[in-house]
Amino acid sequence: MLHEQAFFNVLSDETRRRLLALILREGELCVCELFYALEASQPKVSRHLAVMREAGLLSVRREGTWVFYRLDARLPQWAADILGLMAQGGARVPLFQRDAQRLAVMPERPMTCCR
Amino acid sequence: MLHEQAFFNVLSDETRRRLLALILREGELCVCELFYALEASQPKVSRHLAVMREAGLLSVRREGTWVFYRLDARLPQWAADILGLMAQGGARVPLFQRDAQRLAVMPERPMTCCR
DNA sequence: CAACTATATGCATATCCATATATATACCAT
DNA sequence: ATGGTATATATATGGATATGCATATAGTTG
Repeated sequence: MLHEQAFFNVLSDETRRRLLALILREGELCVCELFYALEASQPKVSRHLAVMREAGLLSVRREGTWVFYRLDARLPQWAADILGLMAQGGARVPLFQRDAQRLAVMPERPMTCCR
Repeated sequence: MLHEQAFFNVLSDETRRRLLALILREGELCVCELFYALEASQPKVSRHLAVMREAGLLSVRREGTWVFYRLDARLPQWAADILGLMAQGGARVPLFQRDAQRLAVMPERPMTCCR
């Protein structure tokens, strides 16, 4: 379940906003794709994902050694709407696009054949 | 002008969300009304208002000794939309209503005659 | 000028939080 | 079992920030 204080805490960090924007755009991504796209360290990304999972924003699916994150389907409408506005509005869109572009050129992405 | 990092920083604090919800509801409020409604100290509220003013969310109008705060008219649409969703969605609405109720019973509010 | 009110700010402190590094866990293959 | 890959976590640390208390500023009135 979503905790409102935790929800807005999540949005206050730029790394988490970048991760959310990517996941929103792609639907589902694994940790390796996320920290590759952001050019960040694996522990850093993993920790931020844990924060968002515990806050109720993300849900997890394990497939072999890979762990895939997506938006939690139980997210209230108002929260999902805020995430959409966050990802599409304002001056930070270029940064998000840069992340998406880097993800697009990532070699050996998992599951790319089946999606 | 609005700084995006500062914008989401603003939303991560519950006191600031309460202040924003009240201002959104009433249009314009002075500092004394705000810290009365929230039952918070005057320096605390003044500090938070300064943060929001410097972030580009609020604009200020002075009238005698009173200082009135309102939403900055230059706020981008996506930011205003997020504020609206924040103020109306979810489990924190009762808290906001409590603040509004307390404001409604405040004695000797400034300018109540002309609004 | 002085006194009063409303608001802002300086300072000290405590707490939270993001990050780096290192290490642990989980899963798969051989 | 061993080795390899993907992910999570433990610990330490520096930095940001919310808050209380005291004080300063700005405006009004006498």
